[in-house]
Amino acid sequence: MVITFGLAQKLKSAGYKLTPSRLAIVEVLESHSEHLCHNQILENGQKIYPHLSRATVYRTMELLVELHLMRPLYLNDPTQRFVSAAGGHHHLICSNCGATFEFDHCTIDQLAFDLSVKYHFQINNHLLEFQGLCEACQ
Amino acid sequence: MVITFGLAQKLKSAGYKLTPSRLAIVEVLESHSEHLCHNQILENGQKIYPHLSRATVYRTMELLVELHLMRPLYLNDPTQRFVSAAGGHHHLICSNCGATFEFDHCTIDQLAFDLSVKYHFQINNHLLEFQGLCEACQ
DNA sequence: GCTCTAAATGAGATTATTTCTCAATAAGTA
DNA sequence: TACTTATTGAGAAATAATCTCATTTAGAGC
Repeated sequence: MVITFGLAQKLKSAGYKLTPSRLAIVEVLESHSEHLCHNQILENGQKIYPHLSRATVYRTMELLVELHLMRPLYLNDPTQRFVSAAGGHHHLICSNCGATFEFDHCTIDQLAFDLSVKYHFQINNHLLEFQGLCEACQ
Repeated sequence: MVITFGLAQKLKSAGYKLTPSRLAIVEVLESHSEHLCHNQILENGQKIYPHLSRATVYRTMELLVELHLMRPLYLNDPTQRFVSAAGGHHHLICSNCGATFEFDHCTIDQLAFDLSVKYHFQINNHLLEFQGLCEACQ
């Protein structure tokens, strides 16, 4: 049910305590494939651990971003959302209805390599978003 | 000096009035290649038109996004920024210092085409961000 | 150029979001 | 089990975003 990608272990091995708040947040992140915003993380986290506070959600997300475990992201509204920082992210975003599709086929590894050489930049992950119109909105 | 990409004309032909506020905002957007946030647009816009108000900046940016002339974007902090929606955007973002580099070499047109066929999605533009470490931070 | 009208504006109020503070709590170590 | 220090919750404070409404003005028509 929960597709863990090991955030808890990574927090722990980075020297952070595994508190109920953090475990609740991590469980929410790992059990939702959508791109969650702070509010959604708080609301879902409180289902697991009712005492969870907003401040802790902000603090924990800040921590996870700092550790490069999650990354912030905009979709079609001005709300900050989060996705796993592991691997690349690939979205098709409809400019009209805001629908977001993910695709896994991604062939930019060669480009990544070329850029890393050209700019002496160590590339760890990427975000590729195509914007346009989905079938329904065309 | 000003590399116009014709925002004013596009606003006009979409039926919107060309007010001093809007012209100031558009001039700021067209003369800065960086990714500006609301505050920066306001401050720079007030140098051109001192009466420019914050509300008008928010309203105008919302309008430009709605018309798909600009697009909102996150970089390394929680501030909403804007880039031209025309063409693709390509960034190398350093996870450590937040430095952002742009690159123009972009070879994902074939991928875009494949995806448009596979998902019946009409692709208008794209955003490609690589995250990692810049030379100085490695 | 002048008049008219609806769109647009500015200023500040309101609301929402994010960050901060600090006393209380509890995770993990010994 | 006790201790230490990181972490927390609750609300205050700060910041950001939105809304309201009286006033102004761009642009169309004359």
